[in-house]
Amino acid sequence: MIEPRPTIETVAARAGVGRGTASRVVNGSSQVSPAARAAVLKAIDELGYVPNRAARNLVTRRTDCVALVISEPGERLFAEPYFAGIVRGISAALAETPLQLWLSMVQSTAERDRANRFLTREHVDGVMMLSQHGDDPLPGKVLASGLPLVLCGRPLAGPEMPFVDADNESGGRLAGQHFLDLGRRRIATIAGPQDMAAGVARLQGFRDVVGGDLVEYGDFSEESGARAMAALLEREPALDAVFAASDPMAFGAMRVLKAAGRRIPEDVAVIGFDGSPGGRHSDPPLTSVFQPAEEMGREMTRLLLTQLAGEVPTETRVIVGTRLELRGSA
Amino acid sequence: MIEPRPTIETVAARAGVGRGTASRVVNGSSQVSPAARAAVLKAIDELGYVPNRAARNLVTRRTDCVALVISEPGERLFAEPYFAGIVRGISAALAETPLQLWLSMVQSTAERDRANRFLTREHVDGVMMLSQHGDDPLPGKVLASGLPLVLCGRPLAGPEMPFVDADNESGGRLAGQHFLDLGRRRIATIAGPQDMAAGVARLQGFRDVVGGDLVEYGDFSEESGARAMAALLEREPALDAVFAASDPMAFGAMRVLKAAGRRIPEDVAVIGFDGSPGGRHSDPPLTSVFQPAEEMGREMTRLLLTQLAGEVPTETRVIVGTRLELRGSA
DNA sequence: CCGGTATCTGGGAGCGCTCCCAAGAGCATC
DNA sequence: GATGCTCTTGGGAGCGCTCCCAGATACCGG
Repeated sequence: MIEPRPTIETVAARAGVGRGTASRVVNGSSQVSPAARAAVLKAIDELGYVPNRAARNLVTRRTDCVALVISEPGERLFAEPYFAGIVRGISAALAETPLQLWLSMVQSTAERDRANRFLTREHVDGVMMLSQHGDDPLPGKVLASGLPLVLCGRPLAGPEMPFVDADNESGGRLAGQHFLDLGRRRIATIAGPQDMAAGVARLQGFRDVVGGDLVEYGDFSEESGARAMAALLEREPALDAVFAASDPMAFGAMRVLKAAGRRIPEDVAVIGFDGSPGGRHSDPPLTSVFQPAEEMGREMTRLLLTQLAGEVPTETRVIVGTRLELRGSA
Repeated sequence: MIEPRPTIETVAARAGVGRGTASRVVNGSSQVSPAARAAVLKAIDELGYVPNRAARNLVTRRTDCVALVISEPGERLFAEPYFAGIVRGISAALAETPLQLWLSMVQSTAERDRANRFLTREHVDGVMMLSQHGDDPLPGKVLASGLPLVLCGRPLAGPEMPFVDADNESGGRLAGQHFLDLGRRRIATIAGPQDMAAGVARLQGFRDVVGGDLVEYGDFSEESGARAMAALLEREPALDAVFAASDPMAFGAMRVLKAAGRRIPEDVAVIGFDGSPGGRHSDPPLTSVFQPAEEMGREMTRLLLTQLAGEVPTETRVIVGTRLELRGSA
């Protein structure tokens, strides 16, 4: 512990070979005789040698680090299990590589500054980004710097960039179809913000099936869901189903519906979007369109790894399926 | 972008000073004349110079990285907003430092191997660890390696290590006292696992106030809460209050109570522990002991930074307060 | 036995930085 | 004007590694 860590030179000396040969063994080159390889491996083991990352990075000009940037002000996104799933997927996928995951939350201005400064080749080999807002300048900057980038969530506008997204449109269709199957007739929706691709696509899919114009807009938050629900009830007191483009909005809507004396699902069926575990304990349990966050994390990693391997990316977008998680509210 | 990044030598040349002086300016040494400093800063700005991290780390023998290790199998811990809050707190606190946050989830064996290999001075300057189980070998290993370490959650046994924890005992007391204030008489508790400090302390505090032996044990999961509740009802059908040592256990308990025809809170008052947002939408909304996760994250960071600064840690434990979040279930 | 080829090896060079030493410059003092 | 400070400066050394080249060795066929 106090004595200095062994260097590759120490290893080479102990194995009775040159520095070059030792390095070759460490890096798995095939140009080494079996005898030399065995000697070096033995020395490595005896000395507990671990390559110095800084020295290696200095010469290879790689960092073996990828960044996961959560560019979302406020606590909304991060608190959701959806996010946790993504991180879990990424972490699992990276476990098989030498890459480390550098986590950067960008909420305050200080953090934004930092991210701007650190998202360079000096610091990371690639970037994965959770940024739902179309006007976020960060993805564009990273792309312009030539750093490999994968987004979570389809960017609404701007230049083409690789992304992984849930099939929001078909998720919306699932919700709509379920209401129709249930025989509901006056079907409303609380759409997400239309400056986010997820908001647009969920509404689009839903309307493909249901049609109609009983739509109010929220910002994915519970409060906005409550407001939208109140407005919808005012417009159409006889509505018998409502699809909210996020679970929190669905919770807000249920609160308002119950306050207005509606029974769920008897009077009004409710479907949310996310499939969050919290929905299992709501009153009633919330039926919701589930998006496979963990799979999305894995796919993001896969896409990034392809780019890092320098392969021409044949695949720049991955859409993962959604499914309806039936609980009690619809 | 194609042209090579400027080095400190480029900067020095452009500023008309020596490499040493340029380095001194970059590192904020005071031993530089105002004229030289200005020239160097100008050159840095014009060239867009960013110090090469690997080269710097190589010579300073620091990495400017700290690890956050989530050593918890399964998805339980990570999915909770409690965790999200901790990460947010850490991230915010680190934003003011040059340190980067390396996130490591240790769930699978592969990930455990990796963590074992990477949690060394070669890779990180310090480690923060979320590991609730007393028998986890990882904290001990890190401590033994001499790497600065801060735990989240008091370690149950083993050598002394710095930690930040919620005041679980007083949280338990808060719950107990609230039941007494409510005039409840037959008060039960679903305690957490007694091989975790949090489980022990929450029970301890609760019993300090309430006494009695109407106790069943769970593992913090919903399913275990349901089982424990069923057992409690069998032992004491007339119970009128129950404190669960985690929100998921409280959810499980409420499910069983409702199935048994008890009204909450009229017949049986329920209090959970965590103050998770999901509790706002349960039926009824769950009264719960809230622990300030974000503050805990900040405190962990602060403790680690003191150690990194090489100061003798006058403070090796921080206990943050809890409070009762009154919703509808008690 | 020789030239040619393939395989393996050692070690110099150099990545970009900080540390540190010695030297120069500037100034006050005697 | 010499002496002794302090403040500032340039650049050599070296961190531990990989890359690469030139040399050594082994092996082949003619």
